[in-house]
Amino acid sequence: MVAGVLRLVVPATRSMLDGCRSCHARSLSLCGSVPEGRLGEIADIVETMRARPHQRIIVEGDEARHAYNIVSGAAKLLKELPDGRQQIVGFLLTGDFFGLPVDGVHPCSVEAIAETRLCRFRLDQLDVVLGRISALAAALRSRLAGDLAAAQEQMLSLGQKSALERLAGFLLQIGAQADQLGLPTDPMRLPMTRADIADYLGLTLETISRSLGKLKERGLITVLGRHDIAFRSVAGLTDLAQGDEASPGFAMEGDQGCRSAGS
Amino acid sequence: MVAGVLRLVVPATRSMLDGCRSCHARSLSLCGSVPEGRLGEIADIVETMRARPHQRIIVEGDEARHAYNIVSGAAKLLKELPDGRQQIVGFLLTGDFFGLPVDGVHPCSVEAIAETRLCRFRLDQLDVVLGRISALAAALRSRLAGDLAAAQEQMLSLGQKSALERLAGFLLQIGAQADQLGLPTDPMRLPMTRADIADYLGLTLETISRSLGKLKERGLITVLGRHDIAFRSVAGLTDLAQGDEASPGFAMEGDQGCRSAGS
DNA sequence: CGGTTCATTGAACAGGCTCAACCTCAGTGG
DNA sequence: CCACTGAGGTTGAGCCTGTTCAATGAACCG
Repeated sequence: MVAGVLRLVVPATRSMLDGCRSCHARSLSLCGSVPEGRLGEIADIVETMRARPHQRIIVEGDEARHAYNIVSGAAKLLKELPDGRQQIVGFLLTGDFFGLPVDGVHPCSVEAIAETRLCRFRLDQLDVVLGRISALAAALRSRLAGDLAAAQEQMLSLGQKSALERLAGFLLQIGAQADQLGLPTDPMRLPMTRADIADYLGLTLETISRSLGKLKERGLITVLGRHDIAFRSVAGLTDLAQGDEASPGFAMEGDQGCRSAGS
Repeated sequence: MVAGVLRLVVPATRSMLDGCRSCHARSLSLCGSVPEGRLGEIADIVETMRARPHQRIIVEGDEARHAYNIVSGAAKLLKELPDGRQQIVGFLLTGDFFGLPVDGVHPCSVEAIAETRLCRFRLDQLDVVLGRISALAAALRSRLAGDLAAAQEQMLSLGQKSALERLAGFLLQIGAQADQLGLPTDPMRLPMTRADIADYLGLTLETISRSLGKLKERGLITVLGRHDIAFRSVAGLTDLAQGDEASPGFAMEGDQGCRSAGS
């Protein structure tokens, strides 16, 4: 389980930066916000690397030397308790940025859940670069604000919602991400296991399994395979996720349940 | 319950900026990180104002025009569900900054819980100022990273910890804040109600009350009054908060709670 | 004081957890 | 081609933590 040393591929090259620039995915990649003529200024603080599934890219509490941007693949952000309980605080996909330190230390661990390519930035010079390229600083700032808002949304789920509500919200969230990344959404793919979903939603994997069954019964989704799910009623899921349980009754025929479009 | 219009006091003045600078409290106030000679550059985007208890300073979903810094008082950050459930995602004290928009909109509401003085920044010019004063941008960045880490820590609590563990962690957190602000910590003051604590920890107020009783029984704290609590064993609380139930002192009794950890 | 808000305590209920058995499927090798 | 294997997933029964509902008590403010 302890991750080995990360496999470093190459120091910064022009093609690598291009690779980094190309991940415009969710909002925009950080490198993507650097003005054309100034890519040179960040070249010397960037490198690319790879991580295999289950490999730890960051260990909570370690002194922070790099921040990262995911070029392709997927990873999970997590925090652990000494007795083994763990909370996944976020899933990271193509284009996502992570690794900013707090008091010089990484506040949570990051573990790859698939073969992953990354772009990493030396932190000792990041502030200098950000001071020079204010567009990059602004992009990073708006990402941090977005991540914070996502974390707050997740707190609402964890603190107030039922298992079914949390799962419905989670599926919609994954669907929206897939959409933004241009991945298939008709049958969409969940790259993580039931246990990962459970650790993200603060539930057990048994509850995830049972809840997926309930969503299926209600006609809101179709479970195609372990990692493939299709939406049957996005409106129904949305209502459920927001607690508008109103009249979800397993949709008696005429009843469409989801009248109120919500807040 | 619906908040009235906020009472605006004065446009930016030199003394007000000084007031703002003086809140070095938690880490440092944002204005405090502006170099001496450049305060003038931010004067025209700053104003001070006040809010009364229960007054909404920000309503979730509203178009964002200002960000804020608390000069004195206290407020809560919260998110609501259409059926009335609410999650408090943070408490804001002297020196805290909030109100950065996500997609031009405020991602959560903010409500004063005491008489509060604020310093507010016009967002339409904030990016420009931040681009010019990189020290200010860096200070803001490190705050956002800190807030994000705090949110992740809270997710760990909400998703994995028991009521007692959450409450122990909460009390330590409040104690640490009081310490940083130079407020009394021997008997420390909780500015919020039981219901607020409950909404923050994802529990009910009855559970808070019962759990405080249990902490008292275990000899970890003393409850002096509604809003005043004294620590009797910080180490014991820390262990409890981290799930190191190990040697909680006497414990034995009927308490075996949840030994088995592993998922 | 009396009224209102906040807090404590009790009893019954329930959602999700625990423990355990069983199923499914992909990969492997005979 | 099929049996074996092991990780991941589903299903069931009983239990426990925290909720709900309700009554009582304590504090604050006119």
